[in-house]
Amino acid sequence: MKYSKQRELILQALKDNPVHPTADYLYSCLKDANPELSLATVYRNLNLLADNGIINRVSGLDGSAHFDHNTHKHYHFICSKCNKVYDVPYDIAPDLEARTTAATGLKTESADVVLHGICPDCQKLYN
Amino acid sequence: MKYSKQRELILQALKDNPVHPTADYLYSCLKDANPELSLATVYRNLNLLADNGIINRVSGLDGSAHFDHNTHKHYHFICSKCNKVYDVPYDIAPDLEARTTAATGLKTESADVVLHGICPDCQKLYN
DNA sequence: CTAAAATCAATAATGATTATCATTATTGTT
DNA sequence: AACAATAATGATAATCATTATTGATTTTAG
Repeated sequence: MKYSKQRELILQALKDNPVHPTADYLYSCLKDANPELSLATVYRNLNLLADNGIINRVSGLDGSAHFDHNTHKHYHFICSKCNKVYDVPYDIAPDLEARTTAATGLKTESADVVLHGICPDCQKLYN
Repeated sequence: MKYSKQRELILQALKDNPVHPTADYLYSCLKDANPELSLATVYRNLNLLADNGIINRVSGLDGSAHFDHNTHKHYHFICSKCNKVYDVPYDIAPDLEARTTAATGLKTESADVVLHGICPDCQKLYN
């Protein structure tokens, strides 16, 4: 993996961004200040970084893939109104892999948990 | 919701099918015996049945929506090799909604859990 | 039986993502 | 510093799952 300033830019933007952005959203944030950047490059680099374990790809939320610079084990909450993503600590449901294997015999390697609801910001708006 | 023989057919096929099929897979199973059936009809009816709570739409597995005639609370395991889906009992991680709210304050309405691994059939094949 | 409403099949359109391709940038080496 | 080898880029076309549209047909209420 060679250096590229685009990759540097994308990684930094992800680290500065707490909302678990999609490729498209990240592109829309960056393109004004970086008109030479292309959407394909954003997709390419997010996938490359995720494949190398430097960031986390979070699928199964809402049809689009989201990206997360937090590579520790944790779960996600997505707001059904605004689609913002929040982190949820691992210990609300620890050891799901082992528990699944114990209950079903299915050899389990990883577990994704997605909680759905309405975030505090949207609660206020829709009152 | 009026009666239609296509809907009857699709619902019955889903009940007979333990693998949590996608719309596309269900269509490929039915089209030979029912050449008049169209893929759009399968999509339309699966969504309609799911919206009315008669069946369950399972998203977040692998990019395609899967459908499940089991409407009880439970979780899913998907095989990373063959993409077959298995049911996992609810009690491996009960009360995730309440636990999330307790841990984070996020008002949570539903919880999806997806386990990943290799199913027994594929374990045999890849030994 | 007739008309309004729901349904249908076929196909065009959409949205997210990936592949292609000619060009450019990075790297380790003469 | 020039040199190939390779990886990365921008622009755009292609793909895949799904949804919308359209005009014809079927079902049910009156």
